[in-house]
Amino acid sequence: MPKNTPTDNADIPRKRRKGAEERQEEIVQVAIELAAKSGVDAVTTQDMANAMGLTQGAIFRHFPTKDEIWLAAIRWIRIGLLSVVETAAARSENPLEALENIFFAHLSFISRHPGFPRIVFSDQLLRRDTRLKQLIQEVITGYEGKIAAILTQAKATGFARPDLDESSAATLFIGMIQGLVLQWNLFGSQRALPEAAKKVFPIYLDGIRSRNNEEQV
Amino acid sequence: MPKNTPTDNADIPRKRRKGAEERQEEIVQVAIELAAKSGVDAVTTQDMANAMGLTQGAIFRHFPTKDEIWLAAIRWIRIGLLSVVETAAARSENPLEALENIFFAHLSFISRHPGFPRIVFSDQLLRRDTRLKQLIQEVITGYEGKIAAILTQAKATGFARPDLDESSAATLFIGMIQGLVLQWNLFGSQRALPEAAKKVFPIYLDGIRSRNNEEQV
DNA sequence: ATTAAGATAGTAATCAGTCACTATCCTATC
DNA sequence: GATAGGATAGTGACTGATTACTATCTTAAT
Repeated sequence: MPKNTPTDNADIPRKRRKGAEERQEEIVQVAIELAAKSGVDAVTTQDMANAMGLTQGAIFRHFPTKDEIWLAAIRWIRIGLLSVVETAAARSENPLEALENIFFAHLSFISRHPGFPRIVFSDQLLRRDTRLKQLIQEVITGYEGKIAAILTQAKATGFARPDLDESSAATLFIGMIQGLVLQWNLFGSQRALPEAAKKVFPIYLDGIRSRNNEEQV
Repeated sequence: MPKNTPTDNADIPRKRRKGAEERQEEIVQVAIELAAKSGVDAVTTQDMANAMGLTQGAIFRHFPTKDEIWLAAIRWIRIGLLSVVETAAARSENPLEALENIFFAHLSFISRHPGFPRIVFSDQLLRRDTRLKQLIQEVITGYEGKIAAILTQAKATGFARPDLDESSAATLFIGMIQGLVLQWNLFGSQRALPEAAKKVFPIYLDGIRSRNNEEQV
């Protein structure tokens, strides 16, 4: 591999200086992108610098620590995920439709940002900094709580089985996403994520749906 | 931290030498144990040596490469997993009961060897050596195939819905396990793995079960 | 006495983080 | 409007720690 100079990446303007805020945002984006390829721990600050035509030392003008970059990345992901979930829930007419919309919106978000599951579901970050672990816990429990709340609503309106354990059903919901992402990682992009998702979701739906009103979507 | 000498671990006999085969087995076991704590990449050969009262260099008398240790670990896990699945399937009277027995046997296997999901579901190993990726693919596709086969059987005998997509249902089955393991990792051991599993499985079961014979277990 | 397991002491590579300095941008002053 | 000068993004060379892996010597076990 040739030595990486700032001019290697033609798409990056030759020597444009950027404001601190803009650069921080850019570093976080690049970190998430790179994490998609080979996992969190494989991304070095040198990799990030190369990807944006900077020297490695410059990274540390914007972040005191590499872990701080991951913290910012998770915060960025959380905001994006929350917004995706909210808009998907908003355009739904009943709780089950909300679940379905959230599910596919979430997977679409993942396929646009493949680094997301690598970072949030990463074992590595969970064991490192306490703040990292705490933030990841927050993101997942928040998401799970949202799903569980919708399930409670579904129970109350008779769409879901009355004896359903919402928390367990939310765990299965997240597991369904993890399972699909695993398949996706294993077999490359040959199996499209949304295609596989379309066939898995009905099974989940039959697991939580009430048996009285089958004719409902 | 004091310098680690072979005599640090009191439970290890002071200077007993072991045969090569016995040591290889021990290294693999120690590697799996350590991977449970902090993920695959966090385990160094020095860690392994410390855990068994050896010097780091001694590891490389038994394995030419660290990746070779992970290969051996995955092979060991595969054998254990296959045996667990086989015996669980054997003592079952119908396909759905087989799925249930496999599910709980698998989770019990995981709680006995917490390193298993960390290694097999690890993103990191998937991107490293081609042989590692290939072996992991083999393990997962083999497992998924086994589940799918049982589901086909369940369809044929009328236990499962006739329109069920076995491959997708198998993906959801694996996802269910991943979801439970994630919860387990997030909240430590406060949430017992089997307890949570008992509440999630019925939901999955209702997703695949045929609606005609509800009275069947 | 032979042999193989282990000890000791390395090597080269890689990593996050530091630091003195430079290039570029912004703006107050003329 | 031109420009001097302060502020700061970025450079390049560095450090110390850690890593997988190796060469050579020691010693336990048969």
